[in-house]
Amino acid sequence: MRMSEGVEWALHTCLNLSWVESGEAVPTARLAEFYGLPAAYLNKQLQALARAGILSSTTGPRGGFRLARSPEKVTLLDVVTAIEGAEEAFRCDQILRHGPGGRQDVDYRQACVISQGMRKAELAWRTELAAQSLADIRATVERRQPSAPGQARSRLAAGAA
Amino acid sequence: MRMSEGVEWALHTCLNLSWVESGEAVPTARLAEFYGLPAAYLNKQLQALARAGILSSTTGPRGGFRLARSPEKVTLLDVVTAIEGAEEAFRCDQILRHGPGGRQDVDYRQACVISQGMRKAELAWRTELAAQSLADIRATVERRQPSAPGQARSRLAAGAA
DNA sequence: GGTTACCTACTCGGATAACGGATGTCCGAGTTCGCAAGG
DNA sequence: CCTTGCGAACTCGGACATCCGTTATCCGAGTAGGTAACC
Repeated sequence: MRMSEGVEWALHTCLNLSWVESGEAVPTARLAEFYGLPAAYLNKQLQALARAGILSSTTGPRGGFRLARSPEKVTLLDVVTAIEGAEEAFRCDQILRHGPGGRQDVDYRQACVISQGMRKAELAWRTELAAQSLADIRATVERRQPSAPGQARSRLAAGAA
Repeated sequence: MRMSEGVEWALHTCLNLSWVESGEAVPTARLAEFYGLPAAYLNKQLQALARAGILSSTTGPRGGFRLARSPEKVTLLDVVTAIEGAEEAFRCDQILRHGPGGRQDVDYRQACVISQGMRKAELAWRTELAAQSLADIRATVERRQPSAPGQARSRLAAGAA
């Protein structure tokens, strides 16, 4: 039950993009260089974020990625779901159907007590993720590390080294 | 972030074992037949449960697996951890170390705000899993499906078909 | 009849393949901007 | 000087390899119990 490393990349990249002047797009290459990440693979992750409506992309010169909506409207759950997919971590294959007294017309994902317990825990996880927005994260970082926004802007700006 | 299917098998198997006369061991083959699972692979999962101290195993004739402790003392988290491992789902590779101002002597798994947020959600998940014991599950099942214990006993008993 | 030694069948345990998804890389389609030529 | 057409460079997007972990399988080590021989 290991999460893709792309989740970490995506979260940090979204945070950095939230510090860039709105309306300015940042190409993958510059976002990747920020943390020394492989650009081509990061691009793949950002595509997923774009498909999910979290980022918007522009091709051609002066193109790249930017936040598609305000940081208040982007939660940790949104990003995790965009990268990892929407399906649940616990897979209920409904093995009860193959046990004694198992019925084909019952949805054991709903009826099975074990499945219910696992879903309950997973719901708690999702709820906690949905409660934290990118704006919340950004505010906390700015309080602890006031230099972060400036560093991000200067390193991601159009003319950066 | 997909969980191994072995978790479902392990949970249902532990539940079934909780219905067997204590002191009686059930071999993998009979446990597997209960749901039509591949015996050899189920055996692998049960080995993990035995290593975790949830089950105890006995070799030789009349051998097999049994619960190593009372169902009240076995939580969903115990089983999940035994199968999936103890490491967290969100991998913080500390990419901040490679960013501007990144320091090698800082543990960003603790310091990074994003990592904190993800850990907080994961803690909620673990807390919810730890709150549910095998005894809780069993009690709910027995209330909804009074025939379940008897079915399990008769199908797992030593002389079962 | 009781005891003891052996032998057989049974079970777990770990070592060993096969498959699928995550990881990593590459090139093509489309667009924007700059430039140069013409009016 | 202004307009307009062209070209070149840049960027995303998806198609194509590679690697690692899950899935699946098998055979060997060890044990308990039954059996038969012996006392």
